[in-house]
Amino acid sequence: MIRITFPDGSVREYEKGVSSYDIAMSISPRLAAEVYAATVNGEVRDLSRPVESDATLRLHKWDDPEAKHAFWHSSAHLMAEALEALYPGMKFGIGPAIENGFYYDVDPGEGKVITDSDLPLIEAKMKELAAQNSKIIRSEVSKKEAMEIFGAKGDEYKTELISELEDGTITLYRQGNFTDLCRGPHLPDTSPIKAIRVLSLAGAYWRGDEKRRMLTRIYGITFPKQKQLEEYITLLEEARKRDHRRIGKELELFAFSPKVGMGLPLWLPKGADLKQRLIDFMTKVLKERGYVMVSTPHIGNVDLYKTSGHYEKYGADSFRPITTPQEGEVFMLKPMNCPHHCEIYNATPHSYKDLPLRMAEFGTVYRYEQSGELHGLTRVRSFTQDDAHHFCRPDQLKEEFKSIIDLVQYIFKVGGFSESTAQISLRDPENKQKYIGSDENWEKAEKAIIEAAGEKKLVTTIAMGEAAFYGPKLDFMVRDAIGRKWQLGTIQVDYNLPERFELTYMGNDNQKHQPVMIHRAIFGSMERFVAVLIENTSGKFPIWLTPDQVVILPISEKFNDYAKTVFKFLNNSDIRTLIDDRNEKIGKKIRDNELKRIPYLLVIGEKEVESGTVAVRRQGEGDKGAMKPEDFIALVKGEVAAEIKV
RNA sequence: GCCGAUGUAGCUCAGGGGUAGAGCACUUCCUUGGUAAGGAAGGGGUCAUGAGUUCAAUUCUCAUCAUCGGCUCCA
Repeated sequence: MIRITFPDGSVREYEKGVSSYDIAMSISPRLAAEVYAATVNGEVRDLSRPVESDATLRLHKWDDPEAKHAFWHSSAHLMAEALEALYPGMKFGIGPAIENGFYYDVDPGEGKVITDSDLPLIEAKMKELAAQNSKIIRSEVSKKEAMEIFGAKGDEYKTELISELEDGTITLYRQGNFTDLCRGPHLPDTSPIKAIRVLSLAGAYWRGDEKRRMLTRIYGITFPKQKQLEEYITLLEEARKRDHRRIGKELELFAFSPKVGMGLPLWLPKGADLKQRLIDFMTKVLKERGYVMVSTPHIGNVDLYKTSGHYEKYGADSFRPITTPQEGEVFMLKPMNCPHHCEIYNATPHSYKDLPLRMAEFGTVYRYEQSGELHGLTRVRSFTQDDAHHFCRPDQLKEEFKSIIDLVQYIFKVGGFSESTAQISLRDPENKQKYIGSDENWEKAEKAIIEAAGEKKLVTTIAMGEAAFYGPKLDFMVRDAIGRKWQLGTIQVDYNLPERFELTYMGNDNQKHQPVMIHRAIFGSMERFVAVLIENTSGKFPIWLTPDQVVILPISEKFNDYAKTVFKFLNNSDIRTLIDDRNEKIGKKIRDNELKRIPYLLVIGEKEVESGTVAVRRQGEGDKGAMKPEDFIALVKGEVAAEIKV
C-alpha cells in the first residue's frame, strides 16, 4: 500500500501502482470525469500513469492550466493523427499546447500545400477520430528504437529532435494509428475532446530559424463542451471589434496610404488631437518631475551612429543613407534619439551638483521594419517616442531607476492599464558578441535593474537574451484586443554610450567622471500607446484625455448597441446642437411634427453626466435625414474635469 | 524578408468569361411624436494596378502593390 497526500492535507491509502485516474474515481466518478491531469510529487503527469510510492497528489480540473495543457496537447496529437490519415506522407515537426489551444507544425511534402479549404476537412476528421475514444498510451523507448521508428517513416524532423535527446529519457505516446515523440502529459484517451475548431494556418520556420525550412503551422482549439467553444469564438469576435485598426477607422483617428508608404501612419485631425492631448498631459507630468524638454533633428550624420554603435548593429537594415551634393557627406534618418541627446549633454559642462539631468523629447524616429511585421499602429516605420534619458552619478542610479518605475506605474494607472506585466531583459550569456561593452559594465547594469525592480516589489519575469545591444532593460508589456503582448514602457541602464560619447561631469574631487545613462519611454511610442489605449477602452478614452468626448446613449436596449458604436470623438466646435427643449430659438423654427422626443443618458468618458429627454429633428431644413449620430450629441455645459487624480 | 489568404460602391460583403449586385450609409420627396421610424425615387464602382490567354476578362494565368493571420526581427 502507498500513502497519497492531497492538497488539503488529508491522506488516503491505495494499492501500489494505482493511477491518478483511479484515485479520482475513488473520490467520485464525477470528479474523475472532470480531471485531465495530475501533479504527483510536484511533477505534472498523465492521469493514467501508475503511482508507485507514497506521494502528494493534485488533480487538475479544466480551470487549472495543467489540465488545459494536457487537454490541448492531446488535441494536437489528435490533429496530427487526422493529418496523417488525410495526407499520407506528411511529416511532423512539433505540436505543443499554447496559451489558447494548440498548433502542429507540419511539412506536407515537396510541392504540396495545405490551404484554408482543408481546415474543415481536418476538423471533421478530428471529430471522427475523437469519437473513437482511443486510449492514449505512453511508452518508454531507447534512443535507438526511437530513431528506428521515426527513421522508418522518413520523418527527419522527429529524428533530428531525437538525436538531441538523452537516451533513457525518451517517451512515445500513441493513440489509434498515430505515434508521436512526446514528453507528455496527456489525457488517458481522446473521449473528453468534444468541441473542436481548426482555426488557422500560418508559416513557421523549423525551430524558429529563418534559414531553415518553413513548415505549415496549423492552429486549433478544443474544449470539453461545445458551449465553451462557442463562448470562445464569441470572445474572439468581440475582441476583433475592439481592434484599434477598426476603431481608428470608424472614429477617423488615423489612416494609411499606399502612396505615402506602408507603415507610415497618417494622423487625421481627431487622431492628431488625441495624440497631442497625450503629449500635453505627459509634458506636464514630466515637468513636475524635473525633466527638461529638448528637441533634435530628424536626421543625423552617419558618424553619430557609428560612434553609438547603432550603425554597425542596424545600419544594413535601416532606411538607406542620405547623401548630399558634398562628396562623402552622409546622413541617416534618425532611428533613435539617444545619440542626439548624448551630444546635447556634451554641449554644456556638467557638475556633479547638476545631476541627475533628465532630458526628454517627443522624438519621431524612422526604422525600416520588415514589411511582414508591420501592424496597424503597433508596429510602424515612423513613430514618435516619448523618449527621455537620465544622466546621473553612479550613486544616483538606483533611485533614478526606481523613480521611473513609479512614473510608469502612475501613467499606466491613469491610462487604465491594470494588467501590465514587467519583464527584465538580460544579456544572453551564451552569445555575448551580440552586445557591446565590458562584462563589468553589464554586470553592474543588470544588478542595478534587478535590485531596483526588487525594491519596488515589482513582479517580473526574466528574459535571457532580450536585452538591447548596449544594455539590459526593464520592459512593461500590455496585451492588445487579441491577446498579443506589446512593449510600451521600457527602462534601460547603459554604461556604454556614456563611454562611447565620452560624457563627463566634474565631481566634488575636481576630477572628471563618467555619468550613467538611463534610457526610458513610458508610452513607448505615441502610436503604440494610442493603439493599446483604443483597444483597452474600445475607443472610449479617459476623461482626462478627451474632455470633449460626448457620448449619448439613449435609454433603449435596442438602440444601445448602435449608439455605442457610433459615439464620436469631437472637438467643442464640432458639437452640434441638438434640438434641445431648452433651446427655444431652434424649437420655434420647427414644426411640431418634425420633432421627436427620445430619452437619453449622457455619458462623458465613463461618467454619467445627465439623463433626460431630448427632442431631435428627424428631417427638415438643413438636416441630413433621420438619426445621425451627431443628432444625439448634446452640448455639455461648462468644463469637464480635465484630469483624474490618482 | 518568409509561408498562407485577401483586395468588388463610404462601410460589411455576395457574385461571376459577354463591361456589376445586396444590406447599412448618403441625396430628394412623402408619411409619422413610441424608442436605430416607414414608403418612394435617386447619386455613387474604369470590380487594387500592369501584362498575357480569348471574338470578349472585373471573372482565367502571371507579375506588381497593399492588406490580413502567423514565422523571423524589434535600437
